[in-house]
Amino acid sequence: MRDVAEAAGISRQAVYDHFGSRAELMVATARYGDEVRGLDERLGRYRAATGGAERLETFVEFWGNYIPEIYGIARALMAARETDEAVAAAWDDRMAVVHEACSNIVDRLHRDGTLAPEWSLEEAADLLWTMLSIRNWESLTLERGWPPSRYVARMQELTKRAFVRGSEGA
Amino acid sequence: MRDVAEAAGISRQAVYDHFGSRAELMVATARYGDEVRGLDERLGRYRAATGGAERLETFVEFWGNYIPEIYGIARALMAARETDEAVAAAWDDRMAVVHEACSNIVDRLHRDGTLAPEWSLEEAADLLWTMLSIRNWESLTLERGWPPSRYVARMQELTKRAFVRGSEGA
DNA sequence: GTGTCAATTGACACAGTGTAAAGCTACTCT
DNA sequence: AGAGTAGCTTTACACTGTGTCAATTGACAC
Repeated sequence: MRDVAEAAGISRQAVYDHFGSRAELMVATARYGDEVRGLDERLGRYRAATGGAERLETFVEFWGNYIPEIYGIARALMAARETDEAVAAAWDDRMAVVHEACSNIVDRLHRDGTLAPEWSLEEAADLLWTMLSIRNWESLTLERGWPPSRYVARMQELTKRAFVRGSEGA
Repeated sequence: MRDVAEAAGISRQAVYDHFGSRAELMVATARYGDEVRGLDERLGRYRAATGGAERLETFVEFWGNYIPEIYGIARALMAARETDEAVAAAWDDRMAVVHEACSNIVDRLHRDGTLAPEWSLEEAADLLWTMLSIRNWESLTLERGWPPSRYVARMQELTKRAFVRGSEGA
C-alpha cells in the first residue's frame, strides 16, 4: 500500500480514504482495467461467430490474447482470494463470465450436432472452462516457456480435438 | 506456527528449533507425507503398464486418487510458493516428477505409434502435465462440484481423446 | 559433578494492514 | 465575505504474524 501511494504521489492514508482496503483496491483496479481495455466490445467480436466450432476457435484466440494483458492483476487477485472473501467473490464473478462463454460455446456445438458424444453439456463446459484457466496459461507460457502464439494455436487444436466430433485431424 | 506448536504440545520456539522457518516446516511435511503414503510403491504399480494408452489411463487414475490425499499441504505450498523461494524450488521439484511421468507416457504413445499426430513430444507432455495439474483438479471438484470418481473417469476420456490417435469414441 | 541436549519462558525486532485524530488548503455555495 | 466541505497531509497507534535472542530448567550420560 505504501508503494502504491508513493507511485501515485499521495499519502498512504489517502489510498485508504479512496478504497478502504487492499482488497477493494485490487478489485477496483481489475474492473477499471476491463473497462479501459474495452472487454465488452472485444467479446462482442467473438459473439459474431455463429457456428459452434468457429466460436470455440475465436473465443480461445480472444482469451489467449486477453490473459497476458490482465495477468498482473489476475495474479494478485488469485493470491488474495485465499484469505479475503470480498476478493474471492469478485474473482468468482469474473470467472463465472468465462464459464458462461464456455457454456454458450458448448451449447452451440450441441445444436450444430458437432459436440463430441462422450460429454454432457455441463461437463463439457466445466472442462473447457478449466482448460482455459489462467493457471493453465501460466503453466504453459511461464513455466513451460511456450510463446503466447503457440498457446493460442495449441489450445485451439486441443479444445477442438476434445470437444468437436470427428475433428481429430489426420 | 503458534497453532502448530500448540497442536504438537510444544512451545512455538521449539518448532523453530526443529524446522527453522514456516517454509521449511511445510516442505518437510510434504516430504514426510509422501513417504508415509508410499508414493514410490504406488507409482511402481502404474509403471507396470506397458502400452502407452494403458499407462496413460493408469496414471490418471493413480494421480486422481493421490491428489485428494495431498491437497491440504499442496494448497499451502502453492500459496507459499508465491513469496518463498525455497518453497518454490521444492514445489517445482515435485512437479518435475509429474512432468517426467507425463513425458514418459507421451514417449510410449509415440513408440506405439498411437500419439495423436498434431503434437510434438514436448508439447504433448506439457499439455498433459498442465491438464493434470492440482489447480485443475481443484477447479473441477471443489469449484464445479465434480465427485472425485468423475474427475478420474472424465480426465481419462479427455486425455485419451486429446493424445491417443484414433480414439475419439463413437 | 560436569557437560550437554532439548526444551522452556519472555522479550524484542520488523513488516504490513488498518484506524484515529488533528490540521491545512482550496473550492463552492449563499 | 464567511461558512462549510472535499481532499489531502502528518503523526501516532493497534494488531497480527514471522523470526531472533538470551537466560533458565530438567534430564540424562559419562
